Amino acid sequence: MSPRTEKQFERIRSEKVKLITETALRLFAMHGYEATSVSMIAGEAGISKGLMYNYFKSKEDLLWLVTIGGLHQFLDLLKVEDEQNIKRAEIISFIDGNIKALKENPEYFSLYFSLILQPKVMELFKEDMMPHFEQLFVKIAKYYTQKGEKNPYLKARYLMAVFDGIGIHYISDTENFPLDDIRDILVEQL
Amino acid sequence: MSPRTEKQFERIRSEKVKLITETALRLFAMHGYEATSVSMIAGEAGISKGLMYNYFKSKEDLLWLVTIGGLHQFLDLLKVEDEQNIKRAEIISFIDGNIKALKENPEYFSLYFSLILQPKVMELFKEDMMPHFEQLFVKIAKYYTQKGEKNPYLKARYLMAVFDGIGIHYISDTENFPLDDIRDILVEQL
Amino acid sequence: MSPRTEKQFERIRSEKVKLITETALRLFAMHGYEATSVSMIAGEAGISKGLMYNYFKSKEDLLWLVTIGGLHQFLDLLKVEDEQNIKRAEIISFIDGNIKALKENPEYFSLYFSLILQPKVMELFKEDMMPHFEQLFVKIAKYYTQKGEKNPYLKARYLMAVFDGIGIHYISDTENFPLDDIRDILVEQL
Amino acid sequence: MSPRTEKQFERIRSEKVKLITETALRLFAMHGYEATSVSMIAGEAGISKGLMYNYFKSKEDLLWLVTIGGLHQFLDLLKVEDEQNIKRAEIISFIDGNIKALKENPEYFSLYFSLILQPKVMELFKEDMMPHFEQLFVKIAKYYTQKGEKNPYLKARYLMAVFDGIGIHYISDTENFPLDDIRDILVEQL
DNA sequence: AATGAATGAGTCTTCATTCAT
DNA sequence: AATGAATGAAGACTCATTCAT
Repeated sequence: MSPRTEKQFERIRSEKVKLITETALRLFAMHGYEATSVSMIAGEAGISKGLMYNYFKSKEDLLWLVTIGGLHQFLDLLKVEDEQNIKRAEIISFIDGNIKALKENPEYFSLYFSLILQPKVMELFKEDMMPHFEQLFVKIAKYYTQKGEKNPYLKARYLMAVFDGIGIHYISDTENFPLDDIRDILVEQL
Repeated sequence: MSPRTEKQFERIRSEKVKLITETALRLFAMHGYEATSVSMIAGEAGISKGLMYNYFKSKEDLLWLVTIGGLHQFLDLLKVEDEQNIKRAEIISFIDGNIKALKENPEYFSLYFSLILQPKVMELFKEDMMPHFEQLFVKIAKYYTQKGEKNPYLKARYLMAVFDGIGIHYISDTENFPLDDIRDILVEQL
Repeated sequence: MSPRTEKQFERIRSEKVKLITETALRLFAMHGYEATSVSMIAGEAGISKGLMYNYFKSKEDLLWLVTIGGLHQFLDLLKVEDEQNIKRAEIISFIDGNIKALKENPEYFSLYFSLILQPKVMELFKEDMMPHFEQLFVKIAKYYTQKGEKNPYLKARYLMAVFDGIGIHYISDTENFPLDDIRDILVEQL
Repeated sequence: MSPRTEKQFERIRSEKVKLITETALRLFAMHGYEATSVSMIAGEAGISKGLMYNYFKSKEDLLWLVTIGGLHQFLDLLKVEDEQNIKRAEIISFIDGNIKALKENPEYFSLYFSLILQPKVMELFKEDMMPHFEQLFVKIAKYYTQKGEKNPYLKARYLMAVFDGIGIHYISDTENFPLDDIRDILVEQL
């Protein structure tokens, strides 16, 4: 019998990685990183504990992949055509993109928020995340500047804080939170 | 040596409880609940591990006391004289009270936020906390109603979300966050 | 009831340390360091695995104590009164001291020899041990120099090698090895 | 492609076995038996983990082959023409043969010595090795007898112990150990 | 009220070995 | 002959909790 082909192995691997990261994300979000054991993830994913380490070199590595790996897809929703002339529509599109992401991946955001608040965990991630946030912040501030806002940096900070506040409340009470209406209030302020 | 009076015992107890809960809060906030061991708390508080269990029946019990116990002091900042006529100054005073609390106890809020975001933990605490939040929410909504706001409940939800957003950002970046200026933006919206 | 006194705790501790190190030495020597698990040591000593870590911060720490801790008592058997005039009797006394130690602690030497040959383990210890050996070597070389030996350093190296060879053979076949007679051959060469 | 002949298969097999045992020896000697994983050996040899088990039925089996298999080539260096008249040159040739082997295969000897010193391992190997050593010992004793030595068995034991001592010291400090000069001292004693 | 020795279940991780292909 | 995914047992270590004193 001939051995499995390269391609077969690759498919197995990518399917398993997906299975594991998705399971991990769900459990991390539900119980927190520390309270989620590797055994739990393995059990939930229906594989052996040992196999986990065929795909991730450590629990921390898995956390990194689940969080940072996932982060990038949300962070770059703010696309601007011309840095010198950031349009209102672009900011709105960024907001709506995020709201859509929030609706589609509440678990991810739940994890993200709970992690951001554990200082020791944050240490690990700060380095990776900060530049993205920085960039985002600068663009929004620039928008307010162009709009003639008196204190653009302050407004930008406020907007981002509000954003996270909304995220948290939506996550904490998904069924009742009037996300779309709140979104309108937010947009009015731009 | 005369035997200590009932009262002296009581004082020793309450002082120790205070010492322990304060130490625990600090460490929980710094390292997270799971990553903080009972030994660490005992060591930091300068007492023995065994003695801890004289005051708290379990680590979880301690967490409960630290969080819920602490919560009450912040939740009742919104004092209104006449429910039928809530004044703007009262809401502002509530906001300022919270901002003051945030500045004075960033650790507490850090712990509080990180807990509130873990669904499993939330389940445990929801029952206790919800009534307080409910009450708060109702009062603010009433204020907006009196003000003739078109959608008072929405505005109340928005305000509370913004509040938490600000809290999180302040905690995450205490040194740079312009808390007082942001407070002014918030007040303008009332 | 009053808590145990300082002294009582101290006695418990020192007895346990002795029990553990002696058990560990025996098992390390019998199976080698890597092949001896902490569970084995705990089981053999009749205590729980967890308790081991009350006394040693790691398995490696335990190894260190067992080996280096024990080493010092053997290394300093070569006492010389006057460095400028090392007497034959002093060297003989050193040899006899070592032979006595070998007879009384075959396990220790067994461990010592098996460790010295595991490069990765050795790395850990080289630093600590080398100075002692160096010192020993220098004294013996000096003795040969004073005796007018043509090549004192070579003779010193030879003597030390022979010494270890004898040690190994004695350990490997304790019952049959004619240690005392071999000792005489050695002494003749001085 | 014509099917490979029986002979070609045979050659592939024996080449692979050689590759694996040599790699294993190197790694066992470098890190110790326990600390060397089958994966490491496979990786270093450039073959898959699974294939290893095509050639060796277990890791222990591999160790056996590496040590005992390798031992035989060194043990029979003492060739004598006439048992009744063992010549000094023959003993010297044996010594030189061993010294040459030591220089060429320090790794092998390192592994060998570290194993021989673990009683549990020794038990396993004793049976196989003892006859060879016995034989060696008898010949050397006979030589000393013919030389008129008073205590030939003692001298033989001494010689063999010295031999191993030199081996160990050479292995432990290959760069600095004056092997050739020491060899001369040894020969003088014959 | 107070101590810290002691336990045992649980944590992350490694690894020899097996198996489907 | 060859691959590497998969397993399960074991390893070192941690920690909430109990207990004798």
